[in-house]
Amino acid sequence: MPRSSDKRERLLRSADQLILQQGFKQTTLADIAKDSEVPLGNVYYYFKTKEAIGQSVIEDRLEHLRQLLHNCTAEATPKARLLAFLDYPISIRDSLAEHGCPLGTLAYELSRADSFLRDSSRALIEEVLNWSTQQFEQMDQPDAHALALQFVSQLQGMSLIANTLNDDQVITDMVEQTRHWLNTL
Amino acid sequence: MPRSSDKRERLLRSADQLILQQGFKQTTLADIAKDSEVPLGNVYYYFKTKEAIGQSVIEDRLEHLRQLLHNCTAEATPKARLLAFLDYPISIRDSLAEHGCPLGTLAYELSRADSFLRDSSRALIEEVLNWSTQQFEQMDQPDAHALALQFVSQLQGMSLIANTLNDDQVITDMVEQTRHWLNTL
DNA sequence: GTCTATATGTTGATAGAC
DNA sequence: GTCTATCAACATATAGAC
Repeated sequence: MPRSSDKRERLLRSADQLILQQGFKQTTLADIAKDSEVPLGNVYYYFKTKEAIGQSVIEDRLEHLRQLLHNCTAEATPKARLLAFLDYPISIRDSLAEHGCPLGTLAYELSRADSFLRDSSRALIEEVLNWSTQQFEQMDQPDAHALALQFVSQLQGMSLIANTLNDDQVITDMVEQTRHWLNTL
Repeated sequence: MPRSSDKRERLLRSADQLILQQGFKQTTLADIAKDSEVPLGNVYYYFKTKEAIGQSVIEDRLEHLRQLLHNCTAEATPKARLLAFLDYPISIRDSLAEHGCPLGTLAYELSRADSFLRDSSRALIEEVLNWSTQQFEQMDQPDAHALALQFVSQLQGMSLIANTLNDDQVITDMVEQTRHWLNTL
């Protein structure tokens, strides 16, 4: 009796991890099949194309991001919410230094890809930008959009540099500076 | 009589442009050969491998960067030098929005590549960081390294966001904010 | 639903004539 | 030095038995 197995989820988990480590283009279906212990030919029962896997990975990351932002929104003040968000890069600083930001690496790679994945990955960055803008607006900042741009730029820039230098101290230092910056507003 | 033709330089120029537009992995030797109007098989007379082309492109970008930093260093004060450097992202903001930063895209892509190109591209980011640190030191800033990290993060982050959103206004806005930040130091 | 075998296309790289 | 033809490896995707 055909039942929904866990293979689809295993494939997605492997794909998510491998794409973080190697990038989308560099990650082959054979890599994903091997890591998730699903035969190569069977992958196509769960995903029509490689792009479909990428699409699902992006959707998963978007869902995870929304959950994170939702949790941060539980804080009492908008400033506390932004500060709470900064706990996340600290908690995954090892991964950020080793593989880069799971949003930024995807967005940067796929921004020049000729695929609908470009628009999907763009939504990841927009989600953070929009949420941040809301927080700055609620702080009665006249130029909330510009501040949100600065906030997210700091985070994306530090991830790129930390990854390039393979140094998680960059994360620690930059988050501390961003915290200080927020507290001066 | 065999003379050194301009084919090598044509190849490098095409490679540089295509790698900026598409990334290193995505750019094929056939792409480069076609764009530079050099037959595919002839490419290997000038470059032993594809990696060798990448290496030369990185070296060219490093040389170009050093020249830019050298020009900025002509300014009278360290603050003026940092402000002068900010003129460059403004001058190429269209390209930054369309293709991303020629240093950051390369460093981010190759940081996870299993190749000596990883170290070469890392040097691009280190060059900017070291120069920036020097300027902040000469401004008698106690934590010049942290400020340089913040400075370069802003620039790399804005390029990633501008490219993702395909919006050069991000460059204009963020550079303006960074100028203001420098003037408050 | 599952899996082996394989088709089909692309890419980095080489052989060898000129 | 130059260029055509082609190899060998790899990648996405499909066919078809079970």
